[in-house]
Amino acid sequence: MANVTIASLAQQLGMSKASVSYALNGRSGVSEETRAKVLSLAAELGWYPNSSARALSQSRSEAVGIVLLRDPADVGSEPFYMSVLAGIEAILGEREQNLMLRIVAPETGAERRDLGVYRRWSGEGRVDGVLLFDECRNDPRAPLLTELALPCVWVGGAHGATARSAATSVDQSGDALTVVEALSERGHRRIAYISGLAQLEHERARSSAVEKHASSLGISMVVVASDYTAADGEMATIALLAGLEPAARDFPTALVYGNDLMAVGGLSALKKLGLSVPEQVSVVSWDDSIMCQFSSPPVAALQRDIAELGRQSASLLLDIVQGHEPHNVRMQSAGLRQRASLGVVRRHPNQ
Amino acid sequence: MANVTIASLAQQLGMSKASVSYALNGRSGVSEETRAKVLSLAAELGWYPNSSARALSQSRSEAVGIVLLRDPADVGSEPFYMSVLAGIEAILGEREQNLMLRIVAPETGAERRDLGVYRRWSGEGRVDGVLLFDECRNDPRAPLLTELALPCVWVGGAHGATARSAATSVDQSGDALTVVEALSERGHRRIAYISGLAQLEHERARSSAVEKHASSLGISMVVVASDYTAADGEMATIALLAGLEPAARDFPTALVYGNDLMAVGGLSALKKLGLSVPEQVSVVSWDDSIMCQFSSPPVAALQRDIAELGRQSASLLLDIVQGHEPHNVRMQSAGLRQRASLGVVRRHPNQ
DNA sequence: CTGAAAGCGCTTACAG
DNA sequence: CTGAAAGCGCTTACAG
Repeated sequence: MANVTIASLAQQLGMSKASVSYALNGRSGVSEETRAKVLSLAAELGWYPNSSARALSQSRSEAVGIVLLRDPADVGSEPFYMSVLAGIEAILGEREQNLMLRIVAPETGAERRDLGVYRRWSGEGRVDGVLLFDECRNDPRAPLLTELALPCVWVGGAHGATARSAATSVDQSGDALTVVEALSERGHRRIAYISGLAQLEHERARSSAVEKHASSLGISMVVVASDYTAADGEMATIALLAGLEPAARDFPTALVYGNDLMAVGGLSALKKLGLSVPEQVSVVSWDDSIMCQFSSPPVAALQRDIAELGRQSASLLLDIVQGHEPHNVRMQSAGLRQRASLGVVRRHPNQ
Repeated sequence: MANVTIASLAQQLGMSKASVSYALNGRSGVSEETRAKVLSLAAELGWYPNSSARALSQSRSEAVGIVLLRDPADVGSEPFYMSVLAGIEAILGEREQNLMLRIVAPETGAERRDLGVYRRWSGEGRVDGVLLFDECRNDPRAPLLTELALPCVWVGGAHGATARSAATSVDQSGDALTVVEALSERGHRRIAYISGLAQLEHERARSSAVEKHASSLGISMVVVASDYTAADGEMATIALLAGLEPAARDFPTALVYGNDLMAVGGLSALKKLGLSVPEQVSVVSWDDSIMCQFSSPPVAALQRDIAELGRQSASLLLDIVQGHEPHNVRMQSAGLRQRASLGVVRRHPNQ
């Protein structure tokens, strides 16, 4: 009736708890014969190590944490998070680690509400490390996690490795080049980048990378800040193009969106503005997803391997937790998935 | 340097550990003066209860678990899961409980791989209860969780309450009626329901509810099984309509899809078949999401409150964990969000 | 190769 | 109202 524990196994086998523990953990100190007996009884009785007891004596929780600072109403519509979680989970599952997830709404104005969660998790010893998303300029999490000495990995971040932290950095420049070259080859000479939240490090990196490659290819560009939602992507697009004549020199013939949601919002805006895609405007998304595939027209997108980003990040974090020297990991740059939204510019007579 | 514990607080205050513990946990047995002193020092030193120690002595992990049995490659594209997780998290956060998440790919053929996770979590004492998704016919989790005596809630399930389990049941019949009436009012007399995975309990309930209401309103219907993916929703639609003449009597003038992904897949199929929406075929989705809003045309959908389903489920589970009598909770039926995909049937001369 | 013992940080009867 | 003690289930030096 009572739960099966190491003590109960030891008693039934007439041995000490220590020997049973050694046998169960595959450590030296017991004969192979003894070990086999222990393992067989444990399997028979369905023994599992009590995770709290083990965590208490080892100061290891065997769990890593993720705090998503995102409006719960929005988070459902962003394929990115679930995809990266799936990748993370694949590694954690393999290595018998667990994922602790928290979703908190961003406080309007006040201090970020996620910070308290890291503090608490660390204080409670509930996680061995955390995966960090959406690194921003002067991110308050960086000093906090250093103070807490909690291992962490900046997923897709630009942060340098420290004693207990590292980053999986995405090749923003390579990705930007892929996009800009594709546009250049198709005759685009003026483009717009509709970015996600401007305070995010990776958006700054992308904007400047797009700018750099565009200018070196003789393409002029404009950057507009949006917020990764479809609704705002739509509004930003309308604001950008309102009042511009498609035939004008400064009319952007291609719109590059920071994610799939803004891209579909953009398509909707273009429809309302009576602009045809790709005949008058081409559209490219930085993230691919089902939305890009099934929108009309389907949207060309960078084929970033989001699940792989999750896998690499989780793997890196577990290494740091286990005491390995932190080192940043660079993700490969992505190819472009061509779809109907990306077209060739027809030269205007006046050019 | 060392971590701040109850023992260290007691020492600094010159009191026993027991008194400190009572003070910290708001229990009787200490004077208010003592309590205030303890609390103030604890706050100053940043004390947090070690979760493992607390869990070990209380046999409570303060965490609930979710196992998603889903292909990791697909899970990112399903807004449903992230939305329900956000709702669940809102309650867990309020009540200082934690969420343990695992995503496992369905084994092809062999035993379901999620079962071992429940076994392990239970044996390790890692979670106090679990939330179950996608209840299917003769679900093997039901006997397993009873055997483990692990509290659980069937999210959107039809399962009856037992000693340690309950369900948040969705009013499938009410939802079906909403859809069917909307179609009936618009003159539809033959419809098709493209369902999700046929082995799921809630899909069986929906199909039969749609059938019941349709027949009582003099509408004939056909059910086609798909699998919740956009790709298969597209294929199923093509298979359903291939060879049918739009003017024929048995041509369904409305297609109802079991979720948003299949609905956008369906739109894509209709475009390929050269059928216009809503002039020739109306489309309705059982789940609403950004995809329905931004597809073209936008897709009418049931406005089910998925986050609320998550909130109710989490709340119910926590009640059961705390020893309350399990009782099923019925979710309200949803209204229909009218959008351009839902149109009126023009009577054919031959009818 | 094995056993007796201390310790991880908490909670909780039980005496005073 | 407070303190000394046992216990939750594990791990890990330390003796034998």
